[in-house]
Amino acid sequence: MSTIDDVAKLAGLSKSTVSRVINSYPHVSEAKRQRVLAAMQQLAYVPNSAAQSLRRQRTGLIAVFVPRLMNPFFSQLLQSMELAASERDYQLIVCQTMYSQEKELKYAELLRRKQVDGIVMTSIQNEWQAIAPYVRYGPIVLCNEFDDAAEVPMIRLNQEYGGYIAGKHLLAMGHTRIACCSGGTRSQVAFHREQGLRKALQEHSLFLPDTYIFRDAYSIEDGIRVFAQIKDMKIRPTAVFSGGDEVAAGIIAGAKQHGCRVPEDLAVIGFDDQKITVLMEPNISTVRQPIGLMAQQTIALMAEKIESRQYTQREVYEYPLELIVRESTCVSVLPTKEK
Amino acid sequence: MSTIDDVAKLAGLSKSTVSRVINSYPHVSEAKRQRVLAAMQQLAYVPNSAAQSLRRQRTGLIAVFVPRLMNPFFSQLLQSMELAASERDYQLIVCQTMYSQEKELKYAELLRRKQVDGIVMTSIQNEWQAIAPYVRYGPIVLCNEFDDAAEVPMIRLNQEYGGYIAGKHLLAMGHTRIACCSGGTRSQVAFHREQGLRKALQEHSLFLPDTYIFRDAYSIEDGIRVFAQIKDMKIRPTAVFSGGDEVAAGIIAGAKQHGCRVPEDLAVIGFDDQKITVLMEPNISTVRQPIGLMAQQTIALMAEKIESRQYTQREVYEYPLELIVRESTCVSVLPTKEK
DNA sequence: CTGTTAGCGCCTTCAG
DNA sequence: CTGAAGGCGCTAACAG
Repeated sequence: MSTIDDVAKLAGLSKSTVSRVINSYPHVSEAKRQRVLAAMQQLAYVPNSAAQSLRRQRTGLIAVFVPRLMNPFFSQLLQSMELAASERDYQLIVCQTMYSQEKELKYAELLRRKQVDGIVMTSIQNEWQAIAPYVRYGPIVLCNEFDDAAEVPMIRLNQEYGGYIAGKHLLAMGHTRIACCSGGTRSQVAFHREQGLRKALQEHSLFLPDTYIFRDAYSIEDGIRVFAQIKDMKIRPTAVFSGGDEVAAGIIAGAKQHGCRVPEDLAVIGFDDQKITVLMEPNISTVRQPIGLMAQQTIALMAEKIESRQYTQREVYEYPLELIVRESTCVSVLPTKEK
Repeated sequence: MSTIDDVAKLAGLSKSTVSRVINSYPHVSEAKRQRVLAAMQQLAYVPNSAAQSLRRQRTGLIAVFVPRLMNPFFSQLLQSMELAASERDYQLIVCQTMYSQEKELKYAELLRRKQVDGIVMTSIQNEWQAIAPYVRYGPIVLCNEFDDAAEVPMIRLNQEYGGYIAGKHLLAMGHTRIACCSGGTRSQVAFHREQGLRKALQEHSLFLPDTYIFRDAYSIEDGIRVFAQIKDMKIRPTAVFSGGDEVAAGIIAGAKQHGCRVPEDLAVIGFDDQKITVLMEPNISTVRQPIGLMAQQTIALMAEKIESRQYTQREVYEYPLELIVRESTCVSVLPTKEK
């Protein structure tokens, strides 16, 4: 492995000049620039990145926290972030918290050790109080998940509005017994969606009974489990709002297995507008999130924070949400409702 | 940010002793060890990782090349690798090649710059000849994709066998006109699967006509496109072997849109055993790959190669593949076949 | 425009 | 068992 010294020696110049060429500084005579370039070429030289990191006090790495990649929402988010990061010559380190507080804190150490220049959190497992101390070591940008106590920049969606339009849609379809099913209990995203749904219900003088609330639902399997619970209820809901298309798909799969028709016997609406929504029978109504846009903005914002070194201020950027109506909520004749 | 010097000063000891404590060397008296530990605690000291990397000549980072994350096969592979890496205190850098040769080569530079200790390639875009020069800079381990010219360790599956058992199954169901649909043309994985299918056909004195071969099929949309092409054929195949469940799902979705029944009019078999196989109607028959196992072994192998510094030898590890028969290929009565 | 010098923070011989 | 010293490879003042 050749070093900057080898290049300098071969070119008959000093390290500084070579360094200036590497970093394309202005004041280098064209002749010497060429000599350096030739030497670099000849030695197949590339700067050692650990040395650069140590010297510059920045690594060009960003850690991205996700709960787990198999959730398509997060893999899509990460895919888009990686694309945006790659354009700016940042590399992304994947950190799966697996919904664990310990793992999240362990990964947060990356920032303290200066292994990464910043952290993007797409989900939050700990109380903000536990995360807050890390902001002094570098920028933390929130994307998707958020926290009222967080004094950091965040990119988010109006989840309450999302829950609200989904709820209004179900109500417009004539439903009065609507269930709600969401991810983690600590998640503000889930909480706000639920609030939105409640608000919609309230406008119709309805409410969300505790028995109609299902938590910790993330996957297809969870959806199947949720349906099994619904099935056994004396008074079943006629519609379910689910905080994820996978869960919605699971509910539908469960329903079909038990001869329960969707949407006639049970309407289901998801969230995210994943591919699966149009493959299922019936197609799944959902709320579309601008994932690519959020991801791009997050990386742009992070790059700016890293470069400006100003990042301890709360800034909120919001993007629009869109209701997508498909078959899983649309039936002309609603099932008879016995009280 | 406190440094090792600050700790040494506060503890009234030398940097070397502190360093020995950090790296848990044996010969340090318990008393001094405690003093160092106390000082570290008090200063909330953590070693700077850039400095460690520069000194130790290793970063604890592994780059993982995938084509794109939205393909669930690769996000699942990455999820499992991240879990395995995290156990060993390695971090993973995501590198999406987006099927581009240029991006792949650009990411390969990470190894030359010593930004990562090794590279795991789950897909290969360039000729091996273009990748080979990089092995002198650090270990490259192949996982899933492979190349006959590659003198490196690799974890792979017997893709030919996979194509073979899928083909045999379709033949056993009475099909004689079988189409094949796969990803990239440079992919050995795709090539071997096709060979396996051809071998199965040959055993029945059948063959695979060029018109029944569809390349560059990766996604649901590609599957829909493939069906559109099949639909317009004078002599349609009665079965399709697809090198991915997403593509299979797309074919089925396309078929259903056009009133073509699966499996009666067209049998479809996928590959991977993704979640989607059991959500579709009909359920999709497929070939299951031991993704988690492959991922774990890959990281274990990579860690070993990094630590032993021996990695320029060809080693092949193979894992078993399993046929999963579901509804998309099973019908008692096959459609009448007109010649 | 170019070279000299001094570290970035850590690990690791080498003496003691 | 402990400390001193050198250097990993690079950048950034500071002179000239």
